[in-house]
Amino acid sequence: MATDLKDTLLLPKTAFPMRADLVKREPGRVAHWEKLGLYEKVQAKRAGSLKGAFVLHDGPPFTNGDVHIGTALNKTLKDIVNRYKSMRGFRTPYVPGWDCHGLPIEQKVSREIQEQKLTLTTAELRAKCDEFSESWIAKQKSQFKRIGVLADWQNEYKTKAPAFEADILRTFAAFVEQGLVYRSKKPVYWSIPFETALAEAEIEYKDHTSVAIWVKFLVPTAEAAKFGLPTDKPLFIVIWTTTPWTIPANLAIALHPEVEYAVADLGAERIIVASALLGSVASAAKIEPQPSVVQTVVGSKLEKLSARHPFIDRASLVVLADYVTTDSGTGAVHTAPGHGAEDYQTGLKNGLEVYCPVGDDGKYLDDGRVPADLVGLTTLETVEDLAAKKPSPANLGVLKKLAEANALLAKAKYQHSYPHCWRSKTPIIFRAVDQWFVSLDKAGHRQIALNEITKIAQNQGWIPAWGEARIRGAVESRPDWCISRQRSWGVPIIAFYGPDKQAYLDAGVIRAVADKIAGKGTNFWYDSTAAQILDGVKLPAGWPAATDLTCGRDTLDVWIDSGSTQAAVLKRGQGGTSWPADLYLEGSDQHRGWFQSSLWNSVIASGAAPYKAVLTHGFIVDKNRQKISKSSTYQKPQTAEAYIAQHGADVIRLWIASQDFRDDIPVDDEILKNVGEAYRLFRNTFRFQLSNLFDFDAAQHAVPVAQMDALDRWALHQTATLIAECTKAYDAYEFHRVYQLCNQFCSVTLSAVYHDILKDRLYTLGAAHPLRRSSQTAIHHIFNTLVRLLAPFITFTADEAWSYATTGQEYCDDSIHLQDWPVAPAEWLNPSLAAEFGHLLAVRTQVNEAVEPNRAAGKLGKSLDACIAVAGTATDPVYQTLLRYQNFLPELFIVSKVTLEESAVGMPLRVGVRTGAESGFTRCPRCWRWVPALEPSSHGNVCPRCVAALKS
RNA sequence: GGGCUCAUAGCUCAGUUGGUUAGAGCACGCGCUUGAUAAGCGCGGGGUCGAUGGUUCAAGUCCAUCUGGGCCCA
Repeated sequence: MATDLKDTLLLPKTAFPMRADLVKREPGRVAHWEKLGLYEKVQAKRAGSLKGAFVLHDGPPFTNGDVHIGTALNKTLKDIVNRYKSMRGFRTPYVPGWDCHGLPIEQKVSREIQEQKLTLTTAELRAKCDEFSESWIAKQKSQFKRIGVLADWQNEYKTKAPAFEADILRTFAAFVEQGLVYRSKKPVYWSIPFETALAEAEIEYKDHTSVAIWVKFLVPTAEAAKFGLPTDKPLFIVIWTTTPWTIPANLAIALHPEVEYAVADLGAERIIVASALLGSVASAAKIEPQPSVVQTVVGSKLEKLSARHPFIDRASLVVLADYVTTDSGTGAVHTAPGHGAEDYQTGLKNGLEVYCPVGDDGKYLDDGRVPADLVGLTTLETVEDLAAKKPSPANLGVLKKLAEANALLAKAKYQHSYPHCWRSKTPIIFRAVDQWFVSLDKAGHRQIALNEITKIAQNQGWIPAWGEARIRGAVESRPDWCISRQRSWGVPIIAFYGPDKQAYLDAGVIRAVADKIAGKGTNFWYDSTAAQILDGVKLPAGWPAATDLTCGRDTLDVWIDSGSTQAAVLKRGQGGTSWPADLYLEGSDQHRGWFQSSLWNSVIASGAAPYKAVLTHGFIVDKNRQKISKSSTYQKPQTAEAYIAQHGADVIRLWIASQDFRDDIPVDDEILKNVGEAYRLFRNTFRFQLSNLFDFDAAQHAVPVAQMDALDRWALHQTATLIAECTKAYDAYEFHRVYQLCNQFCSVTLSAVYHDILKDRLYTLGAAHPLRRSSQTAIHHIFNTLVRLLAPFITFTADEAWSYATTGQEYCDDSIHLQDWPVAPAEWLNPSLAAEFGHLLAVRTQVNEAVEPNRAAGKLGKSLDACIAVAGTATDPVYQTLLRYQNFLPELFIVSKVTLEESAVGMPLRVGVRTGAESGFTRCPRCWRWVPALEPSSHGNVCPRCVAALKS
């Protein structure tokens, strides 16, 4: 009998599975979308959009490994934006890119080659790098697709593609044309055995025993007098260094502006060192007793004092620098702008020459300035020297010169960590070599860039707003841009060298060569002679004959590559894009990186910023908000694949959406577990709705809003509000708000209230009962709203649910991602009804609270077993609302009966509970409500309402 | 060391121009249901709003300092 009755109910039915099985099922949908040409379909659908295009320009990931979870985060955010904008009606061309050139790839390939003991030409090495990069492009592409990224993979851009490389060179030509490119020296790490510049990553720090020396620099009497220093005895500033070989390149002595310096008396002479270090200097020089201090002076007072080099006839200028410390040494820092990064900066600031008297082979040059007895001595310490702890010939030579000049106050062995060449294992030297620079101020580009930053800010284009300060700081403080690298895997700088080693650079020539490279690729540069390269190119006046030229071997800084994407992709309208982009979206490290390089390139070449808005996200951290690399608990690989394999792409995407990504983004099992719960909530919500629409055809059964039941109209009002709030949040890129809003909507508005109340109607009324059809209409609308609101996040599940909703099948051609953003008809909004429901739901909470003790006491189980009496005062608006909705209250509270009683003025609303049995009622075996009496039906005795339902 | 930035329940997030006992979802605990069932419902516990000091009749909200994270520099 009971099962028989159950069969008369309209219980939910759907093929949409409760279990997501994302890991297993998602790849099928990726393949389905691919087969469908979903990206192209989406583009075609918006082709003639009145709203126009929304161009999100993709920052290219580096192609040297699996997609990291952080990269997946970035790409997913972009995908969410694109899918949202597309549903809003924008055409959203999305051309993905790959950053291919650069040291990490070259280094990895070089190491492999070295392990295999191969010797390759530059062109061969470059071919291997190309292959390496290409293999990762293929892998990353499938990994991006796996996480649901929809993109124009047919039109992807690669910075290593010949056409792209040609555009990089054309950008470079624009720099040259404007006269911004100049040649100057800059210190680099230098491997003497390989006669090559090294990158930070090619350096290994090892213990090294150096010779530390304390060197006296004479302060001429006239200078002493000028700076108010005592003149009655010879006076010296004492510096300290662990690289004696750099003394011939000394041009300055740096003091800290705020540190106090002492003029100390040694008897026959006086020295100047930081007061705090006088004791340690004296003990190093074995001076006893402690020298007396004649005078003290703060560093800033000695600026521009002109001391003398100990053995070369020239000045060594006192300059000021904040990095000077009194931790060790003398507080007076030997400064050789050609041999140190800080020295170089200080040199630039003070107009010093970037002087480097050391050649490619590590030997002192005969430049007419290096003393004859030092010329030819090498700064190299061979592996054998290192084993014997023997200083380099250059170091020994300098020590001798200093001793002869009586300038060596003291010397000592000094053990410290020192950079070594990873291949030759010998200490590197820091050495200035010729580089190409771009002047950022010569033609006022810095000011233009800053103005563009301001303009973007005025349009609220920096998101979050503090991005403006970051990029402004980077642009303001950026020195002239050093664009040359002594590398192989990059775009060659199209410069030629004459027999006299003079460099020749010309915009027209670069463009002509770029045209050739567009067809032949940059290996052309490495495979050919200058004469071949310049064949047919008209050389500018004053150039030597092509046959007398050789090709430069420097490559362009990879930031020129990436900064050129806006020109190579957007300016060319690749894949339907356009310049400037509506949005750049990258991690906040790119304010100084890609956002800046793109801005400079674009400002120099086109006079304006390449983007209208720049959105940034933070970095992934662990549960303790520490960067993951620091985390000891996270040893598992941080690849997107690993995460997807465990949770599925939709859960990972939902996690990304759930986080306020402007800040750091924590990830750990608990967080993902929570997101998994939310995912299930969304999925079950879809499933409940779908399953209760099994016999509903909107075209046939939909009820006009005006005729809908109050509860359903309330639900539509809530839905309209949800649309408005979610849309606002999406527009502000605050996806986590959408997540929270939808989460609460599903769990509270729907699950705990609306859906729970609806079950009785949907299951027990006749199929075509107006109330049931009213509710189904609402559910239909709500589903269609919710599935769209969530489609950008859980792309797979939304498409799946949509497919079941529209076709009853797992897959369909008219994907959710081809649908429009939901718009709530004006009639959905019903604030007065919402206010009334505010009252009703507050009482509902009170009812629940009152029912609970009865449940605990075992008097009843489900709320339907209860009959409720509510007592309120006639003047109470809440009570008045109850009166208006009296007939609806049992349904709303999910109880069997509600009686209203008027109580005395001033009394709070009270709720009384009795069980159905206590009320003398009988339980209907079909709908489980307690009613005064049952009536006979085809299926035995049931309540009158069920009798009617069974007849229908 | 410098620039920018973040800090509210176990987790993810709300908290309008400073104004009643700081909210939500999840998680947790205790029940109910078995007609969304590897589901659903109800009730409940839980926060000195990073710390300290200040402004104010009133501070999570304003100011200062500090602590601890993050990104970028040095």
